[in-house]
Amino acid sequence: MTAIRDTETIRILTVDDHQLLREGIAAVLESQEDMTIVAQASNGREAVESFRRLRPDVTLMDLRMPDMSGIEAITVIRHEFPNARIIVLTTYAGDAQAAAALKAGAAGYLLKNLVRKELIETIRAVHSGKRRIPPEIATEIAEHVADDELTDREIEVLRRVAAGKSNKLIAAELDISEGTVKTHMKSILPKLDASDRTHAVMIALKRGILDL
Amino acid sequence: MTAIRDTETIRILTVDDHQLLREGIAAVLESQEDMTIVAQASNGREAVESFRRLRPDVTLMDLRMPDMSGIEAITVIRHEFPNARIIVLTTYAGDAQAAAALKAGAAGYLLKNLVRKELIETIRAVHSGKRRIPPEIATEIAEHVADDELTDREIEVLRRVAAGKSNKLIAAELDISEGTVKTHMKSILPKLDASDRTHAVMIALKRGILDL
DNA sequence: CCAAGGATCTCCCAAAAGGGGTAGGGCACC
DNA sequence: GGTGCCCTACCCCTTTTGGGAGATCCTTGG
Repeated sequence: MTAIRDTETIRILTVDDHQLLREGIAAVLESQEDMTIVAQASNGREAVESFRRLRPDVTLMDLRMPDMSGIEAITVIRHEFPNARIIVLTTYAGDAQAAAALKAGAAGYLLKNLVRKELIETIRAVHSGKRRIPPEIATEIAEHVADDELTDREIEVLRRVAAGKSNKLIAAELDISEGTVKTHMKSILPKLDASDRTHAVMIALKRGILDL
Repeated sequence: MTAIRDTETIRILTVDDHQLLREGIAAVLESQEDMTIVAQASNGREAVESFRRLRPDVTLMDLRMPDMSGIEAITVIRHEFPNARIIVLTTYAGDAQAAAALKAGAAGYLLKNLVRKELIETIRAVHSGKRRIPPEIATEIAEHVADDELTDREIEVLRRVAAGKSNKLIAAELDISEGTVKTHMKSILPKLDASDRTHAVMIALKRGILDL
């Protein structure tokens, strides 16, 4: 039995700020003989530290976490270790979030309402170098790839709109003219296919462009 | 050992649409000798059925679920079994949600980012007839008890505002005059302490008065 | 060097939203 | 039989928003 080679065991890092969920993942994975959890982290910063130290074969990463978000953590890890295999495991937060995670280098994107089998199957697939995006998420992302994305400035404006600020106030905060804020709004509305600023904010929330 | 009385074992029902999280709860609770999970449900409807059949001592209930929400399930269960001890276990969804759950009869309100100890301690406390509301949630709720609540009609209007509809369109949909919609808005904004309709929608989302 | 995209600014105009006040009708609770 | 609350409706007026068009400046990338 001691002859089983290490390379046959998938070494896993789990990252989520919900201890209960990590326990659930652990319970599921530890029933698999070829999987072992080598560390757990509860935010992005800890995830990066653990990854550097342990170089897990597969990382399960939530996106919304205090301290450092999953997207940031994925970006840092993949920058240092381009071969890192990372699976996002989160509640759905919109196509923009999912697309950002994949752009940052995630190899899979799972929703937390999955069943054991999907989790295990995806870990094996990603470990062997494949990518795994569930069709419903792929579809959502595909629906918006052709869209014109909001620029950083436009998001900055929209974030303030969501805070209930008038164009005039936003202009003062950003130190630009009110006319320019209006120009940005005139660019934002058609990009999001929104009928007015309130609608634009709602769409941005649903798509994960803004956070609540 | 067979002399230990049944009444010393706390019989628990867990309700959550995330299988992984239920596994986590199970892993934590089954390490406790005096706790046993008698059933699991993945939505409100199943929760009500399971409760009727098994009469668990304590129920752990999520709020957002398909089919029937946790609030509805709590309402139904407590109507049939006024002594049912139910603990809400959810990600924070605003003071309005929490207040609604407590009004429906929940005895505790826990957040999913809790640690094992809190969960176990709360189950024991609630089982023995106590109520347990974490101070940060109690504070949030308390901050708004003095507020004038939105009426059903106002929420109906606000929901449509959130959908990006103009006062005129909302008036047509509700079959009232545009002036009346404006009257409702003039009532909504100060109640939510919002500067405009966009702000009102954001506040309603954060407080759990509206869903995304 | 030129093109493209982004950010900035201006002007004009119509539509929508917000703030003030007033008021009638219906319904439930004392 | 009031009192209070809600929904409804209207008035007037100001501010804000959204739509159309044009134009400059700067940076980035062939």
